[in-house]
Amino acid sequence: MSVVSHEQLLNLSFFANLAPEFRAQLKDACSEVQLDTGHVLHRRGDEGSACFGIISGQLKAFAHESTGKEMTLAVLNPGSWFGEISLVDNLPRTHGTIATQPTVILKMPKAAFDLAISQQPSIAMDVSRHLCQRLRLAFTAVEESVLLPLPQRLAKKLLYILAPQDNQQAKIFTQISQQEIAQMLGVSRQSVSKQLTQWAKDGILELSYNSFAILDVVRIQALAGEETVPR
Amino acid sequence: MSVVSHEQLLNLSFFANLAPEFRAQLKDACSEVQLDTGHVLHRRGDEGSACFGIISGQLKAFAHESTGKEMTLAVLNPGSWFGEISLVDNLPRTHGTIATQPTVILKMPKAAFDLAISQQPSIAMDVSRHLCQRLRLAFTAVEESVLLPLPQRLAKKLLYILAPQDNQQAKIFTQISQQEIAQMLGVSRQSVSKQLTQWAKDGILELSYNSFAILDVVRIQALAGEETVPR
DNA sequence: TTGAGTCTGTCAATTATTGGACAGTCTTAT
DNA sequence: ATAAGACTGTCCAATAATTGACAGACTCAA
Repeated sequence: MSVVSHEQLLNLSFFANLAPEFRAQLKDACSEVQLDTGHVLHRRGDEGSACFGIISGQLKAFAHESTGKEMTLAVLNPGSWFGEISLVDNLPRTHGTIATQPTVILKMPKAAFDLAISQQPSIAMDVSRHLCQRLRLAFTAVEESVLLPLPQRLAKKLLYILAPQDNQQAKIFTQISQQEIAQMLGVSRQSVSKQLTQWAKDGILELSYNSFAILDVVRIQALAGEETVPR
Repeated sequence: MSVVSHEQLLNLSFFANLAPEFRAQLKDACSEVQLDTGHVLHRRGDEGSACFGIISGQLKAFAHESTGKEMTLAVLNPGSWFGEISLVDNLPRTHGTIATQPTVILKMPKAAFDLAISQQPSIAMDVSRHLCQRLRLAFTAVEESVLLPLPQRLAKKLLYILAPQDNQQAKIFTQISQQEIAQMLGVSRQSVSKQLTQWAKDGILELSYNSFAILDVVRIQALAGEETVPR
């Protein structure tokens, strides 16, 4: 799912069940926006005047700390919608988002979002379901960060990073830096490097510049342990 | 807010805007349930067949780990509703809940919840707002646990624990064990004890058996630092 | 092709946190 | 009144994780 059309996007997540007569109108209210790598779409605390669907490219949601430490909350790929929380509760953005590649998004203004829901109130239930999915992920993150040791969290994250891959190749490579992985977990790069190279020595992983591959999925799954919050 | 009536409860959170003609019916579908201290209302993974509002007493939401480590996700007081996530997405319970005191709850069966929403679909939007509130709290928890050092998280938690107090007494006492605080943060009891006694020596807190009081709110606020996710 | 910038592996020193242990204090139920 | 159980402060040894540093490998653009 490397590029998604406007139509596909509007069929995903909260507007999957929108009636056709409202859909055209909604589509017209949306506009395409191009983002260069490194472009900050919005920051924590900004007013939320729209939500966004990703057509191509990638963004990540991040949080700063006063100390300068930064954390990556989520990596957002084509087909996902985000930014709807502020539209629902009219409060400021919870996170910043930044394009990690040249990216094209579909921007849905708050007015269009609100109109669609008032036209077909059943959509609000789909929004709720979407929010529940987020909540379960957030709960997982809270517990894992607190209850699980780093190696286990790291194993889970590697599996998570590779999960969105559509085709199971013999070897599943992914382009990502160890720095990036460390920021997702909120730990130091060195800690990640140490564990990954250990696993590489054990023959579980293969590491190279800016990428890794899992050689022994079963062993990584064992290291990751079971699910925490049910999904 | 130590005891809440059925009527008050149904006026809170997601059903605040429910039309009177549906309200009576909803109320009739609910039933009161008494829980002894230590009673487990449900566990993670259970099917979710109802949601609950607290009339009096207290429950806490918890998560286990295979290692035996346990974490307290939230403390639920009279007036709050919980357990609605499984009703919205039809997936298993995300957490267990247990009564920490003799407690009375109002049980709303899934059928009644679903009926109310189908009768007045605009309620779904109120559910969404409720879920957003949860999400913001969950985001805060994720970030704080990862980005902030223990003393700062502890300071925040102390303020949070005392926040629900209605009246600002000269001294605000709260009944809670250090073990309990430790489990909320996911750290060891000893670490909490060490920091608290240090603050007590500094004249910021007053500690006694099973309770604490903040003597110098301003200093604790300074130690806690700023907000993370906007609310 | 060269240089700037990024990514990786590694090390040592330091700090934070855990977990076990234990004595003393407090509470509650019998 | 007493015993059982819970809570607290403290100490110590062991472990985990951070920070700073640096050299070598890799990439990309000028």
